Amino acid sequence: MTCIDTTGSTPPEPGGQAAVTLRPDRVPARVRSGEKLLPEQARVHNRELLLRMLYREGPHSRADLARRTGLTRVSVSDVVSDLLADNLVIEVGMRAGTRPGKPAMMLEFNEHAHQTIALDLSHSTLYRGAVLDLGGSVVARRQVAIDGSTGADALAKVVGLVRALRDEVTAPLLGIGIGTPGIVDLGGVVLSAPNLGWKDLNLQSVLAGEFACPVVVSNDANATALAERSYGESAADTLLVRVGVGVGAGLLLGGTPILGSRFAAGEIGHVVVDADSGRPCVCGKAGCLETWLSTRRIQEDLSEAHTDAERTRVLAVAGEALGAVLAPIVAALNISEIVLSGPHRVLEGPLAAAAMETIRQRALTEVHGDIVLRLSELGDDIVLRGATAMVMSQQLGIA
Amino acid sequence: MTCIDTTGSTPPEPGGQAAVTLRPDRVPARVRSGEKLLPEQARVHNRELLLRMLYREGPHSRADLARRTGLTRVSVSDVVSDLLADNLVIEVGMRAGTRPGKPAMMLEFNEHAHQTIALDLSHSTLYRGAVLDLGGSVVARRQVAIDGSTGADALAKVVGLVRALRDEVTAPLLGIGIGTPGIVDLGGVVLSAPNLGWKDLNLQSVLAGEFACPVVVSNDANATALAERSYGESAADTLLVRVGVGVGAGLLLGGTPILGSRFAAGEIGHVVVDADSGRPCVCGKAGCLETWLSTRRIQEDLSEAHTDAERTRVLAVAGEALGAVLAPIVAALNISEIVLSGPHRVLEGPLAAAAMETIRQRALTEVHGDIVLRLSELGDDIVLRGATAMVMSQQLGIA
DNA sequence: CGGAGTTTGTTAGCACCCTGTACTAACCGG
DNA sequence: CCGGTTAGTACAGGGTGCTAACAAACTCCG
Repeated sequence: MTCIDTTGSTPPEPGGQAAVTLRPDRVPARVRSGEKLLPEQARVHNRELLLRMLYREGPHSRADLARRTGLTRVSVSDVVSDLLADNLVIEVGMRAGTRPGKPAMMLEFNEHAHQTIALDLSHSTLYRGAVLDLGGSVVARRQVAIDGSTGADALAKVVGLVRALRDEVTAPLLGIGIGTPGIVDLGGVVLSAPNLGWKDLNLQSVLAGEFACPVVVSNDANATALAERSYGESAADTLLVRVGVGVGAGLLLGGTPILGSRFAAGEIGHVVVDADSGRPCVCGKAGCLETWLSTRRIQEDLSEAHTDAERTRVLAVAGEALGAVLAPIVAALNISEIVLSGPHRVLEGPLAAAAMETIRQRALTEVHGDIVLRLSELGDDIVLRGATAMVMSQQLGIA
Repeated sequence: MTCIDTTGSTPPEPGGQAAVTLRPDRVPARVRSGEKLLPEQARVHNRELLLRMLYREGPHSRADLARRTGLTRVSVSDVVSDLLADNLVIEVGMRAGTRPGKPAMMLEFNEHAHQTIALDLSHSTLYRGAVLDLGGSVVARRQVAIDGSTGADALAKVVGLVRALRDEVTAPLLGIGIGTPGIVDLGGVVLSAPNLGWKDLNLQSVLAGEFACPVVVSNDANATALAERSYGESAADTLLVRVGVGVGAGLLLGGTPILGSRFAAGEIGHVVVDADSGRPCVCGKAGCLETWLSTRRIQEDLSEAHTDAERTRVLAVAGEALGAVLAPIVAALNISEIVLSGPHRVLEGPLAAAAMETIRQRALTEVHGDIVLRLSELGDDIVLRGATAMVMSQQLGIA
């Protein structure tokens, strides 16, 4: 296996079954305010612009790309020749149909030429992992039972899972992406993940050292939001709410994940909905959102309900709690789309309806425009696909 | 008077008392995702980077700038010579103190060489305007009574106010900035401003046509947030709440204003705090935040209170309402700083304390870190200074 | 007092990137 | 077969920042 590093910092190791490497003189940085910008980075930007266009909008010819971007055909040809050399793009034959002029050679994003290793650490009983191609299709799966392990044991299982997946990789590896519960900073340090028993663990550094690959670590809700954006139908301004062991949100504004000043953005599980509700929370407060909306509490509440009407009421109350927390957020950010991710059987129907209705009653005015609240359609692999999108975003500037 | 346009689109008119113009071959665009990036724009980026450093952090030598930015001294010298030619930067003598080596020539952002015209349309009885230099100091003031005018009349008064201020300009004019209540899109179109009787009014275009100057229009709360960032002590992630006729918020994430999918971000005045409170709102709902927190309602409530304890209670209840709305927002965005802008006598003390305490109880967890809630110290000119900051941000890439 | 060391800022030459112009290639239609 | 059209490719040129080298001006120390 050969690790691909577009940053040029990690020389690829020889001996893999797929020895193609990206050109090593790649500049890593996205354009960041507060840093100098060299013409060199303009090249990277334009390269990513073309690649993104091909990835998002399907095949284009060089001339199409030139027209869409405003770059000249000369420049586009030059950049495309790089992309072809890196095998990120392939020529897929002449444009169909008949027109005057020389027929155009169509270019397509090459989903299959590179792969990622993706991990989902957000489940309560097992760590899931997979090898995916750049189209988000799963090539191979592995998983490992958690069995109550935490801290160093949990880390060892994660490393083992990656090691097992590495043997399944059949194309140049673009990188390793991990979606984990907890607070993760920009450098891939897990500042706090109680479930896993991690605190200030530099997961990025550990795995990058172990596997000599680009590694991207992010919160599972943020990964999920990115997956919805890349593989779902999400708008650029989207709030994704993930219901599982706890409740977390991933926020995309203008297509960019919002992390917050202490990387704790989206941690809405312990926002108090009703302090007088008499619903104690593990955090010590009472009436937190999670006391209505974690899957465990919902199951408990449902098991105590005996009629359909009671069960519907349980779900509606949970939806109202969610809506009460989301309403101010939706108004403040003028969000246009909310996506719920979690067990469909619980979320769909009364819960989603009550949440939407509560938001409508408490937040919406004509100036905010319409809002869509829907359930994610991406299924169980959503975090894995989000982790792939994270790697693609960092390494290729797309997704 | 000569209008300065760094975009090069508006040729400066001759005959003013200050004929200095910026070089006309300036490229306007900030680096935008989705658009091509030319080396030319890299130059603009680096130019803005240096200017921002001088503006924000005071005098530096060319060598200082080179060290801080990572650019070479050669490149810095080249860019600085442009800035000197544009009179945006001045040499202010050798560095004080004695060190080995050739003494450094210190460079300073030239606050006085350009001016802006700023308007504040957020008051209920008059439109305020001023000429400010780039340091945010007021050079001249004008104001005009609204006298119930709306729609075209209001627009005529605004135009007249700018015209009067134009005669007070004593340095090259960088642009016109306007902070207005209502919903304003990125192109300076006032989509909706009920107080002013405006709907889909392209204020930017009207004024740009009338005065042949760069014009920037924004919501008053956003302008206020930008003023706090530029002239106050705000962190990069700040939520500013403006209490006046209504309640609005301006949100800065990473120093960038957040506008929302329909440009209605920050419109939190009509978020329902308690639908069962029996406090009807002009919007038709009941229990909106504004029913506790607009200055008029607070004054009414205070006038009905007869003891100090009752008055304190009125303010505390208003603060609790604000805290209840802000808590989910603070948690979701992991905001580190909240600034209140409005009448100090009302906001300080019990109201601010109750708001902070409510946020603490309802939202804060250890992962969110500390939060600061404070009152703005910028006084009545805050919107005017924010409008100046808007112009500087658009024209010079700073603030 | 003078030379070594240090820091600043500039000049000269070079590599990179995009552009404009001009060219070839390949198709359509009459 | 020839004009018109579109796609893609050379080639020179201007803008940008870099490296290397240098001049200027200061401190320190023998």
